[in-house]
Amino acid sequence: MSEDRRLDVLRAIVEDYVATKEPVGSRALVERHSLGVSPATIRNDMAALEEGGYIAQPHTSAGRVPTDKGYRLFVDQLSTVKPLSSPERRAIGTFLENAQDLDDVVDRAVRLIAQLTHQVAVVQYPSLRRSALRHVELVPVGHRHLLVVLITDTGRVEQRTLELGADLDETVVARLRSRLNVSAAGRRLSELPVALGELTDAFAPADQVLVNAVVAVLEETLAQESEERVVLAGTANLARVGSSDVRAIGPVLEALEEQVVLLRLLSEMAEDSATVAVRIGRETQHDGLFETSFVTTGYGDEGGGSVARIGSIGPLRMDYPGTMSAVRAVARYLTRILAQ
Amino acid sequence: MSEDRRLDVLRAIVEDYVATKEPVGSRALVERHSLGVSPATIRNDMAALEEGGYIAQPHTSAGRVPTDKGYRLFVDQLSTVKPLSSPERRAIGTFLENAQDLDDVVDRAVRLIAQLTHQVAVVQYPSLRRSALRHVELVPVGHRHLLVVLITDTGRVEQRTLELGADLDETVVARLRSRLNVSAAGRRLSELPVALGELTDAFAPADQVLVNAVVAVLEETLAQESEERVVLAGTANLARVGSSDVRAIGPVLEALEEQVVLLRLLSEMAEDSATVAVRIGRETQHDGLFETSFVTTGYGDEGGGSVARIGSIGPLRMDYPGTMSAVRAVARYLTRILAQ
DNA sequence: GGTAGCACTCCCCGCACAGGAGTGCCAATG
DNA sequence: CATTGGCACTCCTGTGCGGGGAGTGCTACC
Repeated sequence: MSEDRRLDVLRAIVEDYVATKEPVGSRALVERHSLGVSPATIRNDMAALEEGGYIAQPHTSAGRVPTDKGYRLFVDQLSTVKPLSSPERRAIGTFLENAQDLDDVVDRAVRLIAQLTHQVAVVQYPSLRRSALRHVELVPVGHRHLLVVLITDTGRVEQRTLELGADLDETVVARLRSRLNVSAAGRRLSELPVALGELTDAFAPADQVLVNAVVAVLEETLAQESEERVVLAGTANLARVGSSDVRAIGPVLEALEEQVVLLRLLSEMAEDSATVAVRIGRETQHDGLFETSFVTTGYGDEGGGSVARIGSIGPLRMDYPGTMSAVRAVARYLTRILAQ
Repeated sequence: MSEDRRLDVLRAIVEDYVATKEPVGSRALVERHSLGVSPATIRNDMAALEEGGYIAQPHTSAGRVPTDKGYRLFVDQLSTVKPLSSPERRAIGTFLENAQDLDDVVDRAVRLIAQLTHQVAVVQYPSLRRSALRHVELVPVGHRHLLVVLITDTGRVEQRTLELGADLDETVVARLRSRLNVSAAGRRLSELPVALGELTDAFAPADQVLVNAVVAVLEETLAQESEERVVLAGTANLARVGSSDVRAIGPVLEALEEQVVLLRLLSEMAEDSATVAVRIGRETQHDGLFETSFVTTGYGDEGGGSVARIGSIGPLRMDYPGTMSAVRAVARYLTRILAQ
């Protein structure tokens, strides 16, 4: 019993099952693939694969279906890259290039992935901590409130309102603003704390309350990993005809609305060594997503780690090669666009 | 045959159907409501109501179900306001008051509505055109790009990148910034064009290109009705067990992702005279939403029209009184919060 | 106008049954 | 020893049938 053929059989099962959405039997397999052996032989291989936990049967007299473990093996070793068609590549390029600002880029990217993969798309906004600061603006609001606006080199704009114990002094605010911009502009947000620490001394003791408050808000904003934002599109694809269990989409929608869940997954997947990371079924470690796979990759790498991630979420029974190459392609264009 | 009782019967049918999700028959009706007459009498009334198009039977020997027209009559004349429980009121207040900035307020509001109504919630960001300008900021980006940031009194921050034909002159930018803020601050965005028109003359002809470009961007941003943003929450509620047709949620999700559809509906409903506007089934004029009703109301009225709208989308067979009062309650708190 | 009675319609549910797909096992084969 | 054909077996799926029940419309009556 050749080991190679067994893997061929697994690959064939995954491909057929993804294509037909039906458990695949030994006869159908030899008909659709030129394996050069008889159904009986395939059955022996299947028994071995089932023994190994790579496939399973929904019920006794049914065909086989890949398990999480089977998909995992397929993704890691058996799938071949599926390049996008050249019209697709062109579409990605032109669609993204016409974007106006960061919001627009993100919006277009997420729609693009949803359309390419026919699944739910996720795009994470560029991380604050890994961006460089371009400008800080302080806007007085009434007498005792200050609006702090920060703008990053990825074009992200973040705002916070600050409530003060005392009335605002316009000239102090102006001085603080200019000093902030001198010492902060161009720095990575992670390096900021050092630069800001020295700032306080330059002000009169009476004004240090204000300065410290502003600095605190800045640092707090940048530290907040939870402040990461994700955008979704294509949730309607969950309800497409042919989805395994239409009833099962409720928990999935719930999980997707819980941004916490997505952010955890995204950050976990950032640790993966592979450029395109995949979480299959229960690997997501979330009850609502146990029949779901998640394909993500980073974008915006400027010689080092990436700035954030994009991805696509679909049924266990998804077109992994296609999804992976679509996600990777969009990430590449995105990286290029953000570098301007 | 009393006309009054016929309306009582319709009300009873709507209430029972909403509660049980099953077609309601004449016997069940007299048992659950003290109508003081026999089932046979009710049957006559039902025949009349069916004749009038207010109710229908799914099939010959089934109970009756309200039609769009029936729900409409119920909403307009038969429903009685259902006040929220006082714990609910308190929850709304405390939940909204703890919000940080505008994004946070909107996010909390939309989650709140989703939770109160167990349906899909929609919150529209404060309209740019109906807000007042608080501050304009110009941030040079590289040599030939200018980032224009505007901040409204509702706390909304909007940004645009401007590409210039010539290199930037810092001093001109600074002058333009201060003049813009002098002439623009505190004005309604709709009044701006006048104020901005005079601005150009104050600059040297060589600089007017820049000035005009910035003014153009501002006006364009404010004019763009399409720039309205809406936020959703609770889409998972669409898939709750008990939804009439789980298959029908696909089209609904599609419609919700098409922000255009939502924005059209919201702006149409802003014309309604009633404080809480309702669109029932086909009244939405959208194929995906024909089994869906939409309840909205404005918020942020500062002596005049409202700044934007919030609402809840659910099945035809929804608890209209409950939804209407929940939406209205959140709108009131929202208005109060925004007024700070 | 309201009511009781009654025949009628049609859905829904459980059940049995046939058809079919797929398997596992075994004995035979190169 | 891997491979193969044959065969009995399992179990899902679709279908037809019949009974029970809910609800209606109609008619005669108060």
